Amino acid sequence: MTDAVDPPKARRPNTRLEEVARAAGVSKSTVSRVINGEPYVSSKAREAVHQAIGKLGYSPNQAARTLAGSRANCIALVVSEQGSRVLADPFFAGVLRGVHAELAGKRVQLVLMMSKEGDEQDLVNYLCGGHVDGVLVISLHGQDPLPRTLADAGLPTVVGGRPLGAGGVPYVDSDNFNGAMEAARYLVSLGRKRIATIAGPRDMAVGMDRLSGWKRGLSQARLDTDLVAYGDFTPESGAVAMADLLKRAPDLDAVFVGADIMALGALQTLHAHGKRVPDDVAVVGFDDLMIASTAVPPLTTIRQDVEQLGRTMTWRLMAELAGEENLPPFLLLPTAMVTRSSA
Amino acid sequence: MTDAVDPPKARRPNTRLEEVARAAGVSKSTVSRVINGEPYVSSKAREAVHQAIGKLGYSPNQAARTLAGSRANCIALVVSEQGSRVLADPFFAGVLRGVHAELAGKRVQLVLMMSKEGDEQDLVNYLCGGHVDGVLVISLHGQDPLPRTLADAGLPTVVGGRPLGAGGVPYVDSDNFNGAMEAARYLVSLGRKRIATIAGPRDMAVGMDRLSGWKRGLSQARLDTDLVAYGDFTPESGAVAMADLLKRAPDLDAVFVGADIMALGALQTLHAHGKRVPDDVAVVGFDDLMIASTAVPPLTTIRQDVEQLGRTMTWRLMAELAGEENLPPFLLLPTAMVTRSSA
DNA sequence: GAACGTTCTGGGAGCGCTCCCAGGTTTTGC
DNA sequence: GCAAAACCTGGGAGCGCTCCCAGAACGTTC
Repeated sequence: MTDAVDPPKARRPNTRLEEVARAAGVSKSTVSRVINGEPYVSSKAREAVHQAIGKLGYSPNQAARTLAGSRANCIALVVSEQGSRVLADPFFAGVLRGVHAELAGKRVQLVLMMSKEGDEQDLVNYLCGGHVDGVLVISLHGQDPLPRTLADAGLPTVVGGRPLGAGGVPYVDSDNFNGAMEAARYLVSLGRKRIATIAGPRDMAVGMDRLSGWKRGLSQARLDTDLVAYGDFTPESGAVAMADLLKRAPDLDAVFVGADIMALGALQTLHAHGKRVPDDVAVVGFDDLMIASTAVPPLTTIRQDVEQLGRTMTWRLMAELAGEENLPPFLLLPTAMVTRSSA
Repeated sequence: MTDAVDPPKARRPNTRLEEVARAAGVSKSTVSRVINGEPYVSSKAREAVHQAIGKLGYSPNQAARTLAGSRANCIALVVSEQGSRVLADPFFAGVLRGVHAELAGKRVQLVLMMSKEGDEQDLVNYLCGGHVDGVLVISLHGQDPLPRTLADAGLPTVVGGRPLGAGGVPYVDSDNFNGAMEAARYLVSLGRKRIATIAGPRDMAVGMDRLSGWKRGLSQARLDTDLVAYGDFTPESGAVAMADLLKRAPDLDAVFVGADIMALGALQTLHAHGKRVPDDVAVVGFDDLMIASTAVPPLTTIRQDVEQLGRTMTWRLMAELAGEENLPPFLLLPTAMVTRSSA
């Protein structure tokens, strides 16, 4: 093998800031000021620089900016691997879209990282290594110490979804409690008397908050709150939980399912047991994923705006990076009831 | 407001390569060699450096590496905004998972970019600016010139899903044609005679390839291929298309829907028209999203492994970056039929 | 033992930017 | 009118690394 090819590299005839400066007839410093939108640049110089940039198709070298400056112009979105699987795709994709929407126009890149089993230390090293300015963390399970660790290391961090174990780290979440309470109240208002719930896993705040809301809604109406089953945000677990509830209380006439995905499974079980929805059993879900409207029957559910969640997390983080003070320690996003046919 | 707080910055007491060198009693060069796995380092020195790195919790500054070296250790995943909406979330999330899985262990970061209306030029500037070593592009509509532009600029690029307008740019795709043909043949084997299809948009290869496969499958059985309706990968469009087909051919006894998401809508329309599935009309989808198994009835469909798609794209790109030669210009991933209740 | 490899090592020039400093040119204040 | 402030500009050090170059230490060969 003669391997006579020379490596097809030949990158790098990239316009540099200096060339822009020359073309605009100003100094590097001035170009830098224009790029960074600093004051104290004459409009004439600014104009000349913009022209030169346009003509040369200049794009600043991020690596150099990061190295020289103090900012990386880059934030990380960290997803716990396990979580991304469990919380399922639509949630993640929605958040991502929101993050991106909020970042649009700002010259900030998004790097995606998934935390895996063994490499937490690597992850922390990397994140705290000045490669990113701030971190967005989603999909926390249990008492994940990651946000605390990052925050303690002085890295601005915002968590998506109330973290169970990271007191003090700012977070943004949907108002799961009130959303679930509204669902419960709605079922009560329909005249349902024997109302069950399928809750999410006990080690996730989202599951527990929705469970609490449901309980509050029922107890205010002086109804029993004993019909609780647990799932893990999969259709299968919803089906199993529903079967369990049906066995424990064949007379139940409504169920609030703490996630549309699980509601799908519950619907199948109800169907298999010959229960009509909503006539025999009313079903209310949570999330309002696309599948909610296409379920049979279309699912009445509590809508949470995951895209807004992503936006808000990003806004909160960027505000902190911009040095704003007295930012709220947490933010709760409103939910909305969407009435379809299942209840 | 006295604003007496001094900005809580105080980052940067980060271990630098030089400190590692001092701790290990070697030079910067040697440390660099160890980090980059170069030969010509005595095992003694290598050992000492590893120890020092471990003790100091050193993590190399990527910005500096990128600036000094020629590689950015970073690849971009570009999604056309529109596409991400249309092709819906599960596809994207699956690909992303695959990309990440393939990247695991390699010291390569993933940055995510969405191309928007006006900012294509910005995007191209940025990508060609040496900030990334290579690009993964997904969700192309029509004759998107982006891959061509990037490839012409000498940036290694791999497209996910056969691009319609970017001849010569390497791509990875599911074998949509054969998958669709298998679906058609299956319906034929069930004894169905009047088989329709709901295809994806005409400006996306994925839609056209599946349509072609369906046509081939039917014509081999000498059946008519006139019952074609088009949707846009939304449940609503599936519902509309199904209604249209039903009007044109009330006697149709099977339909191949070019995407599970549209199949959901088709199922609703069939139900509304009093058609039993699969007794009156057999339905086969494509994709095997989670919703396929939870549909009512559970959907028979052609499974494509989007995670594998992401992995393969990444593998192909990394291979190119590693200088491998004679890489295949495109790769087709097998699909698999999943038989459930709808056909 | 001189001449040549082969393996290992350190020094130091930049990569392209930001940001500090020093200095020049206006405007303002009294 | 003249000092002080406000505005604008350019020069240049240095961010933390890679990579080239020169050279040391060790063979191996004639």
